[in-house]
Amino acid sequence: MNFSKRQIEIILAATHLIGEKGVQNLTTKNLAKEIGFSEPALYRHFKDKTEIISSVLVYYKYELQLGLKSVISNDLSALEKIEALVEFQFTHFTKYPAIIMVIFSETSFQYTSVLSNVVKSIMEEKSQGLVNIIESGQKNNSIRNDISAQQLCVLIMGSMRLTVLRWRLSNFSFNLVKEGNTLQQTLKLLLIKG
Amino acid sequence: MNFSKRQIEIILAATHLIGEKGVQNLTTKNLAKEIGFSEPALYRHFKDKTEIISSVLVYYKYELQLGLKSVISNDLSALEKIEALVEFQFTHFTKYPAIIMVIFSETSFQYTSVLSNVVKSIMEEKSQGLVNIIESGQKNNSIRNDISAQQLCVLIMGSMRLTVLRWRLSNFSFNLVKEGNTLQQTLKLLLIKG
DNA sequence: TAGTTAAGTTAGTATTCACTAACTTTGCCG
DNA sequence: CGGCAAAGTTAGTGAATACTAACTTAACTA
Repeated sequence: MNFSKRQIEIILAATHLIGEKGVQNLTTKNLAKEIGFSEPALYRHFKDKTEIISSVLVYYKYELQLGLKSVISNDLSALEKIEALVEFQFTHFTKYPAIIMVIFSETSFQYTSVLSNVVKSIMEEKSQGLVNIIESGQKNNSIRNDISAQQLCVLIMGSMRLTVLRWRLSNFSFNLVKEGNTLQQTLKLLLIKG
Repeated sequence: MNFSKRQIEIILAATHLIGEKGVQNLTTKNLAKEIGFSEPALYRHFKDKTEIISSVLVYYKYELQLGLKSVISNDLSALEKIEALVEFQFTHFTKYPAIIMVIFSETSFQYTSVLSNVVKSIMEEKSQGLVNIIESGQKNNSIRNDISAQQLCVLIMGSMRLTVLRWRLSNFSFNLVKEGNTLQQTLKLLLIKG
């Protein structure tokens, strides 16, 4: 939550390493080299490696929260909010591709409970926010009512995630923002009341 | 492709280990213990660990291919095929939950190119098959034409993946097949020509 | 100025990892 | 029966990993 300057430096370096070659690239040795000081110095700022990884997750949880809050202003309609949300995420990932590996590492943390709980809470918070937006759109009849907000949320988040994953696996070979715009058009057609 | 009896034993044991605690749980030590013989014996059947993992991937690639082929018979309509596909996947995962971690480990293999290529080809083949089904449905006007087959494919696969992931992260706490049926209803509503 | 503390250093440790060398057992085939 | 190859064993290796002990340095404060 309240990270020191040095802690944030370490978090950013860790993100960079994970983004480069996945979680298994985040070793204390690599991390120390990346920052430019010795391994033991890391332990002056974090208890252990698990605390480092969970800090990375928490850091981006708040980053994304802040970003989304500022993008989704209250004078927007539900559909516009969803549009803004998709747009923000995709430009954000394009700007900081290293974050993607952090976001997609949930399965890697499956059984170190401290970390998997952080991951779970990130996903839950995000989808709850989206569900709220959808529901408000359904109430004022701008979004279709024949499908539950929960299910529409699965469609939106699922297609976003898959698009980002494909971008990753293709080695960033296509324009994510452009692909995001196409997805936005698709989602709009799906969501509007026929 | 053509695995010996022992190789398949090893593949199944590896799957179990990955399913239990993720890819990082697949160590030669654990694998040997799981099968019941010594570590060096593994190397009588596989060149190295990478070959073991890639064999696991290839094995399930063909398993899924066979399963899907038998499920999607040719006298079905496009919508029925998609229905059968969703149904098959979700019951299959419920029966063999260990496979999920294998399927979701794509980011872990990102930078060991041999493995990431296998993963990529699995994803590509799958989505190409789905796109073909959708396109045939669009041709005979049973599936909406205002959204491209590619995009519809992203929606279907994305929402399926996300549903499975949530099931995983929730520690299998809900009924995946039931959730799959709900998703099927949703997809049907989305796909049919309004 | 003396004392304290935060933040860095070097050197090293125990553990785990994938993998190998060298030997033994087992089953088949002429 | 003899030979041989496939498939197992024990024992061990070097490399990497997360982390620690013990010491130094720099900055702040009483």
